[in-house]
Amino acid sequence: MSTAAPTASAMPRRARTQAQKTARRQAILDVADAYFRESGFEAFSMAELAKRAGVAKGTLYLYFETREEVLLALYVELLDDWRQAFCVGLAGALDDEAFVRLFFDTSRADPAFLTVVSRMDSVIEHNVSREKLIESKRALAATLERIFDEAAGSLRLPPEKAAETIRALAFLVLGASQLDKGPALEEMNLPEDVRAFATSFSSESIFLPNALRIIAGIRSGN
Amino acid sequence: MSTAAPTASAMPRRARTQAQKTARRQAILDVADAYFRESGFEAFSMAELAKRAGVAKGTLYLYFETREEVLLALYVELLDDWRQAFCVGLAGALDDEAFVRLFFDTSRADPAFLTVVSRMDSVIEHNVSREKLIESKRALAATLERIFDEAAGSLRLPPEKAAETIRALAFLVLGASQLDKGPALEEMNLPEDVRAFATSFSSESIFLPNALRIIAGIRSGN
DNA sequence: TAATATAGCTGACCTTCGGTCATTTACCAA
DNA sequence: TTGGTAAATGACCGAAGGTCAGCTATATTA
Repeated sequence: MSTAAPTASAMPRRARTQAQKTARRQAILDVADAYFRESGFEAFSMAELAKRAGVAKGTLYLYFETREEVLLALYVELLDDWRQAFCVGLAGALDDEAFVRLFFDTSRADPAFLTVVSRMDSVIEHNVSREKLIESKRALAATLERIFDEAAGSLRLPPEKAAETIRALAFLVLGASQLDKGPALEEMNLPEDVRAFATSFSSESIFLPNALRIIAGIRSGN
Repeated sequence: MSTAAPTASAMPRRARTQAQKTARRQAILDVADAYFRESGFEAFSMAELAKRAGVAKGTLYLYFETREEVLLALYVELLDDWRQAFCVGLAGALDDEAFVRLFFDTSRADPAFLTVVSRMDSVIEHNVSREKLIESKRALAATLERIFDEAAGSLRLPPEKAAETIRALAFLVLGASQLDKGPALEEMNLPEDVRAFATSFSSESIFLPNALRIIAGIRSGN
């Protein structure tokens, strides 16, 4: 549908300066973001992305070495979006329960987020160059650092304890994204016993209490 | 290499009885297991599996509807292997720390285990029939039930508390399998800051203390 | 303004993948 | 010995990620 033309009419057909190249890469990434939300991970195809971005497939490969690199770049953006949403929610003092709830809800709010995060493993291990991997790791580390800071303030914990808390909650929420197939299985009309089994792994019923136990443990100095 | 012939010379070229079909399916699955450990998830190809199993590709599809179904079947087997190893380790009374350590070590002992589990999401959501999904879910539920029982005995917790504990540890260990890219990144010779970032998510340093915090919380009645 | 050089862009093409199905043939029963 | 049945086969298909020789938009120069 929308044939590019994001910012202004200032985009020439060929990106010759570094700034233009950066802008074009970002434009592709914006299209990729929207397309990903529609297609999901497995169905995300480079040919279709090219079509939607209004460029030839080969052009994509001038801006991204592989499909995985596109998804990795998407991941970096999504984590920063997560951070922003989380920090907004942190405004005002929260008790531990509200904190945990916010962490959970923020992760769930953007369906694309957990979809990408839960597949990082397959993405980064294969088919991303060392350089791009390092670059994205640094970006992720920086974003996390900001999250740690905000969390420390809200939780009134020393920085290292706050970082430990966030890392633990990240483990939990990722496990949740793997095992909790609730939403995806809803529509399959499963037998009662199978449904009960799936429900016993609903992330809400596991993430929240255990996240609280972890914070309690950290507060009490293990 | 080894061209089938698992049990005896009793395998005819065509599997006509139900027992023979089951045996052939299992033989393929055994080859798949070995091949998977060599190839990893992404590189696991049906054509290569057929070659190694000594059958035509079409034959695979008489025994498995899709590639994903093969991997799902593999998962069911791997979880039961995990259970066995875990239960062996549970012999004798363990304190909470040893229990957590055993859970962790057992998960790490078989590299194929976390590789498969951490991708179940992508596997089951797409491309497995409702029937096969139900079948495997039931098998997984049964295996987990046995794990719960054993854990309840070792932890001296009521069954429901033990189940809650295992589910929480499962979340943690899965999160770990996602975020802890330590081993995979070892060989990339990363810069120090990136390496430090990766190390901060090493599953050992996060899984163990937080698993203990969770158990402590459960013991104290939340 | 016209000619030239540079490099961004293109899409036909390659390989490989998961999956299908008309055909072949191993096996058993009559 | 001789069908009849169905397990096994592998050529084939569409779609995927990725490549690259050639095309052309643009900046530079005269």
